Amino acid sequence: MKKITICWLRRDLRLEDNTALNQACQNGQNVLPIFIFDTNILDELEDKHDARVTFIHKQLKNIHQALIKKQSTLLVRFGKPLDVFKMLSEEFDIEAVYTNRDYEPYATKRDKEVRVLLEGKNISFYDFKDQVIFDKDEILNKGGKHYKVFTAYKNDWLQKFNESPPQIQNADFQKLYKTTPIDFPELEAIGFSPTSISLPPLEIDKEKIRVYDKTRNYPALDKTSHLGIHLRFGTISIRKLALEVADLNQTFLNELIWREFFMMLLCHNHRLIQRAFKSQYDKIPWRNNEEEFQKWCKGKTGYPMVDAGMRELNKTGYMHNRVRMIVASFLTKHLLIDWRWGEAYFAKKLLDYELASNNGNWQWAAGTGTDAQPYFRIFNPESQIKKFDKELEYVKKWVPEYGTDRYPSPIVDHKSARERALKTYKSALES
DNA sequence: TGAAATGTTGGGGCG
DNA sequence: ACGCCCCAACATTTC
Repeated sequence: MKKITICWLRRDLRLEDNTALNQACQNGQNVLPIFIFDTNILDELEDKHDARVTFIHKQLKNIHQALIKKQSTLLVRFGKPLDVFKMLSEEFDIEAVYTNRDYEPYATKRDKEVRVLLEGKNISFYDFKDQVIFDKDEILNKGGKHYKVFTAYKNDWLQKFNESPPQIQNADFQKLYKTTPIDFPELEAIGFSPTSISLPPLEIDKEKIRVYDKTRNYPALDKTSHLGIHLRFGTISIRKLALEVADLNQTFLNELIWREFFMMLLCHNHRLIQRAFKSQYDKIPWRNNEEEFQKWCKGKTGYPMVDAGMRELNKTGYMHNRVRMIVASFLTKHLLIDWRWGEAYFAKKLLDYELASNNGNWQWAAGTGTDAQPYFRIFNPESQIKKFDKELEYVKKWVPEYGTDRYPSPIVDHKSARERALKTYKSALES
């Protein structure tokens, strides 16, 4: 039996500039890329048409075909990773497993178990930084602690980025395991069906990024990058993206830094998934009215900007960033519903769902996060229209019945809801 | 990357 | 010419 080196793909679904693959090809022989449809994750998905699964499947197919052209293959398995690796270790003579680090709590635990299993069988397990430019301990303040304020973190990040820009590198594909193609499973074989939702193409539109700071706040223009899902599943290299945009638009680069800031915070403190960054905010007595929550989910609050956003999300798996802030402010402040409810709904619906960013941004909206700005930040859904959708273009696109008698009246009055939120936060924080 | 309330200033209309 | 009021525009404070 030939000795092989496995490169385990997870959230790095590309062959270009992939650190684990580069390392595997550099240090190993007969490199076989594999992907495991992890039933621990898939079983949690309610929707068997989940677009994210289609996205992954589609990308894997591309990778498989590219590998076939190199006389190799992608090996796709289905099951619990531990079981899969047990089986693989019997099927193959495995020298080592290379993979890129995934920082989420489930992934960390899974990888630890896989490592123990493999090392027990004398198989080395190597993991690499790939998903971020800087790992959690690479950007630290003068006291050697991790930053808790974005601006300070960003300045440090930028300085280090400019001092030693990341390198783009491709693997030596000659080292791939040469084989006839191994059958590639269809979506149905893993219990899913293709989505009808359209998936954003992978392209870096330089002109769009160059004017990002001027256009990004107008949802009708739809001038955000839609690259979130590609970052989520690693179909784009963060190094390549950051290098390309660095000179084009600082505001856009900042968004990438926010991503790493939230990942870094969560890495240092897994508690943030369930708890407010500022613990006194866990005292807020959320109203958590189930009926109002349902109206928010469905886009039937009677506030056109909120409803437009939620309907866009429900229909497309995407919501414009400006509108995400508005609906989040509305849920937490106007309705006084726990930010974790909103976070969970976004997690279910967003194609570009990313635990750290979702959590960080929801905490930002709820006022419980790292941001110094306190809870007073309450968006006025009406004036947000005046500022960012004056012609009602975005609103009308998603809420065509707006202005007719079929459109519901507001479920809460803005002025009194605002005052209620202020009062509730104030007394919770004083207690 | 908030909005409302309150304060300040200055120009114009008008007696 | 002057004081007064009104109000818009802007600045600051407060929630």
